[in-house]
Amino acid sequence: MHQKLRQHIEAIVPLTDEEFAFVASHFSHQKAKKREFLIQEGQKVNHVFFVVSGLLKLTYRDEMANDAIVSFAMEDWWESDYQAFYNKTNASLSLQCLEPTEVYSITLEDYKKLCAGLHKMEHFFLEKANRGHIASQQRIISFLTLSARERYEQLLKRYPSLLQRVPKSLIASYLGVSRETLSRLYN
Amino acid sequence: MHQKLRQHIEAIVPLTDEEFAFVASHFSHQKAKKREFLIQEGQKVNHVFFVVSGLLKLTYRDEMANDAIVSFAMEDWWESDYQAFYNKTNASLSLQCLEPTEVYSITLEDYKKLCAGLHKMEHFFLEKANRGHIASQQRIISFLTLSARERYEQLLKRYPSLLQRVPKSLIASYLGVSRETLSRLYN
DNA sequence: CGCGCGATTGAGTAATTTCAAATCTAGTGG
DNA sequence: CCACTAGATTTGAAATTACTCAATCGCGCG
Repeated sequence: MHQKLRQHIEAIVPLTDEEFAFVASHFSHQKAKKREFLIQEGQKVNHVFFVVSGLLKLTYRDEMANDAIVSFAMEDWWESDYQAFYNKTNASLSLQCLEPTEVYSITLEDYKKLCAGLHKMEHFFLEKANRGHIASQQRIISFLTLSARERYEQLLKRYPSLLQRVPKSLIASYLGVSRETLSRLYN
Repeated sequence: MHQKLRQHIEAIVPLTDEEFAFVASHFSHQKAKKREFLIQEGQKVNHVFFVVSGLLKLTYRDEMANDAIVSFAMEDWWESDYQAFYNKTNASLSLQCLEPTEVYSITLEDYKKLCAGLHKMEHFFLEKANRGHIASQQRIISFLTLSARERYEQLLKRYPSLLQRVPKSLIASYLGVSRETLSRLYN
């Protein structure tokens, strides 16, 4: 029961059975169909999600109604519109399933209770936040120093399975180029 | 003594005098001249820095020896090459003073001791890491959805003082365009 | 005054976008 | 099994945007 979640957490902070039971009691488990939204732009963001299996896209819709891919969330990733989640404001991002997806979710109140009741978990989330910050910074560096083609090759190397799993137009959006340009890159 | 640091921390977690004395005992205080490096690419990263006053640039040097501005660190900012800091690996980034700068610094060992000895501080750093992550994500979104000109205007609005304080070529680098292109934007 | 750095301008080149059309592919129903 | 359709991908061509390299400008400081 909850093996994936436990393994994932214990990769950073070891837990006793009782501690993990306490942790697990703060999460809900949920399955979502392809195309289903876990977060809708403009609505309240009640949860942070941990992806057990499947694939999500985190997107930002600009004035011209184009969806920019802020992030793909795959197995073992934590994702949300964190800004809206922590501040209890309306989402500026959307989180939607690209595949049938299984997640755990936690509310802000449970998140706070969990951290307060078990400091190890606060440490765990600190570690996750740091890694997320570092990853975002890497992505910024890729925009500053790499060509579209190089960013594409880097993405391929890092997540070879992505190409099989999502339409290329989404890859293009993630890389910050038009789908036509992406198509012309690998010639 | 240490007023800036204390106020900054207490904006998130209130502290007693004893608690703050404990916190302060883990930090060193340091002044650095313009052009001085706090982190050099290739070297070990021994500290995270809190900027009391002054201005730093965090840069990444690519194959063509261009320095890309990953971030400006101004008053009240925490900055480091976090990846290298946490993993005790060599820096891939440099952190250099653009102005005479006053900082507090903390080593990884003291950081761990501080968090272990005062959970409030772990909470504080979690909060900081989250905000950093969110800020980086916003910057990614600006690359995905805004033109160079729009990114420039957004930066101006957010940090009006920057233009006065740093050469425009650095602003260009931060925005991801050549200095010539930036120069042509405001015509 | 003149040096040096940063900023701007000009001209040619390269990369990317846009819009439109053509092609490919997977899934559906007959 | 085949035909058909919707969505995804590719291709073409013109227009835009950005880059590079070189030259010039502007200004503060010794």
